[in-house]
Amino acid sequence: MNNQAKNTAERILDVTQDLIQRRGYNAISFNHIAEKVGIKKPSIVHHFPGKADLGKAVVKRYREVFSAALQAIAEDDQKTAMDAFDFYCTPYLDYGGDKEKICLCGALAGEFLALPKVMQKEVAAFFDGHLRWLEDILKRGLENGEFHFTGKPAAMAQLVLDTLQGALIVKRATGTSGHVVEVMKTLRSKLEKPE
Amino acid sequence: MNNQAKNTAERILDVTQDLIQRRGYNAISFNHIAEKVGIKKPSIVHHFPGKADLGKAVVKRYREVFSAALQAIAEDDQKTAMDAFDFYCTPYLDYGGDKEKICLCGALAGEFLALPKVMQKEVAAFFDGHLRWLEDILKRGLENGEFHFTGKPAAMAQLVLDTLQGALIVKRATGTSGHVVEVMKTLRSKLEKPE
DNA sequence: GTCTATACAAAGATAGAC
DNA sequence: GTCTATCTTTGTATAGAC
Repeated sequence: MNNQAKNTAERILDVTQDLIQRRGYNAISFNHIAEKVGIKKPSIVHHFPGKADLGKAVVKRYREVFSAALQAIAEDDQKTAMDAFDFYCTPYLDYGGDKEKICLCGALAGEFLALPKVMQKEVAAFFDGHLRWLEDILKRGLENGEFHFTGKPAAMAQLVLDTLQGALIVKRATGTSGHVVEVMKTLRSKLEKPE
Repeated sequence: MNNQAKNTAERILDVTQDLIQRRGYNAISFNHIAEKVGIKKPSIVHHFPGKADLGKAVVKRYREVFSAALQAIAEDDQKTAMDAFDFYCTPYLDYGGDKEKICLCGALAGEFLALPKVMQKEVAAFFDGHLRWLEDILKRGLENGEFHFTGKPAAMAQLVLDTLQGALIVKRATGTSGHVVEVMKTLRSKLEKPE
């Protein structure tokens, strides 16, 4: 399904998500969004009554798409814990290869207190869900002998999430291509080998 | 030296830095700053001709204060590599204990492309400098037997910086007290023990 | 569902009095 | 060095025609 085949509401969500990942929430406006979608300002308001509603809808969709994919791979018996871990890394690798983009929720977390409450809730739920999922995968890999790290799976889950989120914001600021791939290899080695 | 003893320019810098660490750059205005300093909007303009000038001055000061402290401990022969590492962690620990604050440059990196060019340069220089300093300390600790990690010091420096920056943005969004302390212990254990 | 027109507030910035 | 007053632009949001 290409972009033109989508309905207006979806195209607004796509453009808004892209703009937030590049510039943040408080730096963009209905005008920026409307121009990229190819409509006028009030048409956005017709689909989303306010900027906070639009922002919330963007994060909610992002969170749910992630959530469904993570749940699917966690429930797939064919997949190893390392398969799941590598799958988790793919979006970070994608954004890592883009000079301008970072994780949607990483961008929003940087201006967290300047976000509408409804958006704060979504962003918090995103991170909470990822931490729980990572903990589960790491615990499984530790128990079945795939992983060999010391310390609790919960602590390792924090390390993984924090590192990947941090890697994206640092790579964009420093303009270092390969920064995310590099740190991901380091991270992976801490999971595989015993200390 | 208390706040009232400082001159106006310094008080403006203090308030602006604090506001950026809480809310980001694009979400704050001369009015917010003026109100907290206890002056009026045009008085700020007298000291800093534009918002970009003020923003640049804030990051420059932050970067230079950090830089001087890091250089001092790196040149102190009495300090071990682990002393230096722990010293590096202290500001992150301080912000970690605050529900609202993150690193100034971490906040700005989240809205990097929506910053004035002069500010982007300062933020990039901050991260570049920290990566070089960390690599130097880690290399030294590895050579003198204090540290026992595998992989290049440069890769480990990335891991440290990314993790600490990510930990701050994640802890604020999730409201998890202890998140930063916890991940820092994990990080420390990866330096100390051989894999 | 999309548009033009408009209301209203807040932003950065300037001029000039004190 | 600080202020009042003002300018200009841009922001979110609304009303109502098509």
